[in-house]
Amino acid sequence: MNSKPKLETVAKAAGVSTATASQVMRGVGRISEATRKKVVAAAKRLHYVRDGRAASMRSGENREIGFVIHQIANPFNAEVISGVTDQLESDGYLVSILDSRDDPERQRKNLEAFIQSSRGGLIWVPAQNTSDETFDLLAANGMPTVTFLRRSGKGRFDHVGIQNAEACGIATRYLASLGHRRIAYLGGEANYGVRTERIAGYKDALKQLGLNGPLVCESPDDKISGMRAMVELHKTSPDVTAVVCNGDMVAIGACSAINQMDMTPGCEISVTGFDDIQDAAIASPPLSTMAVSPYQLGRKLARVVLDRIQEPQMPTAVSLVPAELVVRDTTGAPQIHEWIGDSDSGICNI
Amino acid sequence: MNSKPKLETVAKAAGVSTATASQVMRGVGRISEATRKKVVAAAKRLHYVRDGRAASMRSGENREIGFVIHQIANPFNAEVISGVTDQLESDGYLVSILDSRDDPERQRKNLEAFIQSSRGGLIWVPAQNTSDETFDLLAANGMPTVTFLRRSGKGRFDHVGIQNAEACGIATRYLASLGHRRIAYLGGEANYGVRTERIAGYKDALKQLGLNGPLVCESPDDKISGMRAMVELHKTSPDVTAVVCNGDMVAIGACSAINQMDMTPGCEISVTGFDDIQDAAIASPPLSTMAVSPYQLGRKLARVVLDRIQEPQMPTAVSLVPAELVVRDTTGAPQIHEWIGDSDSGICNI
DNA sequence: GTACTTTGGTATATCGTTATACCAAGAGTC
DNA sequence: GACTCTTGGTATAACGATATACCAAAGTAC
Repeated sequence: MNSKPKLETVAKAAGVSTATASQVMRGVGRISEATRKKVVAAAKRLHYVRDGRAASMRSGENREIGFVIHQIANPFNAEVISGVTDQLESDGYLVSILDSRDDPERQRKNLEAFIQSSRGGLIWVPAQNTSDETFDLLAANGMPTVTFLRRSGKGRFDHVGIQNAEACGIATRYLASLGHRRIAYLGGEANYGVRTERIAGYKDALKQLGLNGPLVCESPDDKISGMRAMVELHKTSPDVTAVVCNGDMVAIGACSAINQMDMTPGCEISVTGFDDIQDAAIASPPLSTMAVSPYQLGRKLARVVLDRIQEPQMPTAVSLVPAELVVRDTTGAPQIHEWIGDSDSGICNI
Repeated sequence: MNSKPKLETVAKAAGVSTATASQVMRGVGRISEATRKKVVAAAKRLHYVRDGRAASMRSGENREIGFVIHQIANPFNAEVISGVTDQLESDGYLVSILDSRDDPERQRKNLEAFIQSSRGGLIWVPAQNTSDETFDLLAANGMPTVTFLRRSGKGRFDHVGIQNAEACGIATRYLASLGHRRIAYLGGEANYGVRTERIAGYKDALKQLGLNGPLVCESPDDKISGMRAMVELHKTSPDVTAVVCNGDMVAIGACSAINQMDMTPGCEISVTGFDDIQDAAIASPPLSTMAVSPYQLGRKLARVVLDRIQEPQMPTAVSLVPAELVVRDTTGAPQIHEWIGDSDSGICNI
């Protein structure tokens, strides 16, 4: 009653051989309608589910794809997961997720688990400070792998990512075009690959525009940290009128801080985010941000990993998708204090 | 170079039999230090990872636990996952997650996948409208299962949940004690088990208190829907001065709506949430809510599933953890319009 | 009637581990 | 010297499904 029924059980119940039962379950081979029905009925009655371990070991096929992500509790990532899942499900695959929490040690165990179970393929956001050895591990075990967001692994794997530098260049130039002259970069922690790329775009834009040297503040990518960092930034550099943020969460936090300091985002200080998570549009005020469609990104990821599974020998490819500026209410021309007279009035001049 | 090395490869490289290599890898049996080192070195050199499918098929052990959840992109659930993961990792297990998105069809595939791979155990938030047959499937395959949040399955499985009715009773009585006489329930969709329990607690409290009959509004459990629902509620029932919400997201949405209608949560209208997600404390104003510790809930879940794995024959158990009232700024005595004179002033009388 | 094809099905080796049983050689005991 | 014990290791049969090869019976061609 509570030990897994096996194919043999089903076959016996239906009065056929395991070979026949197997063929019926897989819908292959030449089987008469009569026996087919007998087997199907027996299987249903016994709640038979085939042992995928044995099946995949023998057939060499595994339709479960692994996704190792650095933070599952992140609306952007959640959307990506949705996209991946939808696309892969429509191709008959399944996506199981492990959360490395950006810890190389835990990540290592996660990846080993996927190798152990011989997952059909792997989508992976490498944790910060992932060792070369970890990449070697995947390569040596021939795992069809796509890295996501963070590029690494010496080109041995396919990669899907975002045009980070370009996007932050766009944001910076847009703020400058509104008249801002002192633009800071806020959020992210040192040595994070993605952030490094974004900051590079920001710096390049500043240089191109001939604006004052870069001003970069670190901060974990969450709301509370964003608030703290914004307060600190305003205290130490009150001349900053625009802030390019590393992510929407930080940006929303920064906006809260601006509100709490009795100013209005988009007036005294302009803020841009990155990602365009759902909360961005309904934040108060709604956040101007660099939008990437995480759902579409997810579908793209799925297609790349499927291609890799089907053609293991293809040369690896990198695709970087662009981000698009979405202007909402947190960006505007800088408020000229001298003209208004009362910088504490909270009145907006746009 | 890219086909998985197997135990045989390692054994040959080390000049021993597969049996010996296996014993070394598992750290069992009597092996001389010299051979042990040879084998370990060979394994490392070849990046050997054992095939868990074969191993678990033979040994009957699987240290990967499955978690089927109804919504992965939910801060509360994410915290639960953290708790589960931490606890299980410390016991040498791993948690892989599938997101059913509350779709019985997808859920069915998810569960079958876990049965197929013979996961060591299963934590499961049953989707709405899960068929009996799905429960039968798990039972028939002898999967060590713990249901979470939503109770079902005719007592065949262990269960961990929340004292929903009690919690909403507490919230309702608290609001009444502040002087509120017209208290509504907001959020959740019809036929959701959890919501039904919560509403029962709310209704019982109203009856006990002799207050006006229940007023219940449906709404999906997200911020935007919460905003809409609150606006609607205020339009149709302007006498409502307090709202017990089905979840924090809805509550935060409701507070936004109250703000937008030029009122202040905790003054004209009081609001309580449910869950105490991270955003609750930093919302503006900070949300009064019924707090459960999702992280602790996760650890509890993990312990229950471990116990079930170790003692498959134990009678099943149900544990319901209490929720605790956390008073922040969205609850207060009802504003008496007549006394203040100007109900549009936005001035709070507490 | 012989040769060939089609139909419907079965026997069995195999996937990569691990559990069990077994064994050879040296060490200790009396 | 005959005996047990210990040490360090190996051979081999499982685990449950599937791919391959094979086969008997019936049909079909000429």
